[in-house]
Amino acid sequence: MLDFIDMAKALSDENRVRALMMLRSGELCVCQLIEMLGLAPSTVSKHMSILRQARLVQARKQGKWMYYRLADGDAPEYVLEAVRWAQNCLSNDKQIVADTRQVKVVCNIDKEQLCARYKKPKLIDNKSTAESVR
Amino acid sequence: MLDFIDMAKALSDENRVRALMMLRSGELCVCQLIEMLGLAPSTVSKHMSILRQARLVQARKQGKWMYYRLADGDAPEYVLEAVRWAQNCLSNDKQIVADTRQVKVVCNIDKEQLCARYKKPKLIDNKSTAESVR
DNA sequence: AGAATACTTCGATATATGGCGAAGTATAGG
DNA sequence: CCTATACTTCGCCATATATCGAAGTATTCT
Repeated sequence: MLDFIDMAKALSDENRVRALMMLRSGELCVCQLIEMLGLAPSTVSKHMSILRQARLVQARKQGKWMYYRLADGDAPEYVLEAVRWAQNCLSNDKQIVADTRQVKVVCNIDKEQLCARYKKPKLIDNKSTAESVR
Repeated sequence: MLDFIDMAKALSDENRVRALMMLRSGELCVCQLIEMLGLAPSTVSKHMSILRQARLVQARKQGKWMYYRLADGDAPEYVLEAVRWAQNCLSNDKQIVADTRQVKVVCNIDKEQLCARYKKPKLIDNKSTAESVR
């Protein structure tokens, strides 16, 4: 019962559902999800840990980067059924369709650059900002 | 998207899930759900309205009684898929199995008597109430 | 080793949700 | 009609959740 409730809770937040559906295109690292969702890193991290706890996604750490992907074959059947349900339900959703397009764009941006976006005020390069602070 | 979120939220509370699964046996009126869940009438009513809003259940009023039943054929496919997911996931759950047994007992109790249980302090020992039930 | 990077965890806060009892609504029966 | 009944809606409270920024952790780079 708790497993089921955890899955349902994980699926009852729009940002988590968006993240889950983005992973249909393949695995994404946190900085890419941050860019897509426009949320704080800590918030995205929390969302992903909730999806992971519910077993809807799996994670893999490679160097500095943490990659998340959809639950695959070795996940319990009811987990896969949940993912299919979400997918059937949402594949034509306006937001999800837009995200699916945008995620391709984001995947073509260098990850270092993506990460830089949320480190400094917003965009972009250069040292002068960092020095003027101190 | 909102439809999906509403369904997922509706499914993310244990008492609502129990109510939903109880309806597999057939339609139930609110007083029967109150008896089964052990919650206040207003709480049960709220839960059922949330399930109804999510289209997971349908309602029918007959005289004083309000009957709830599972969404059936004329419901959207994704609603039916949600119900099937819950069912597949939970049909062997301890609580759900126990509820399924108990709901048969409660269905054999006269509805007027059931309603009387939550009107008066708790139960006035009327002979045929449910000495065997609990 | 030390600094930078890419997250994650912690702490705080605002909003949402589940619960109850009281008051409101609709229907049946006298 | 008037009362009793079977809910439902409202108002309140306690807890849970989404969010952020700050602090912590693990890994790479110099």
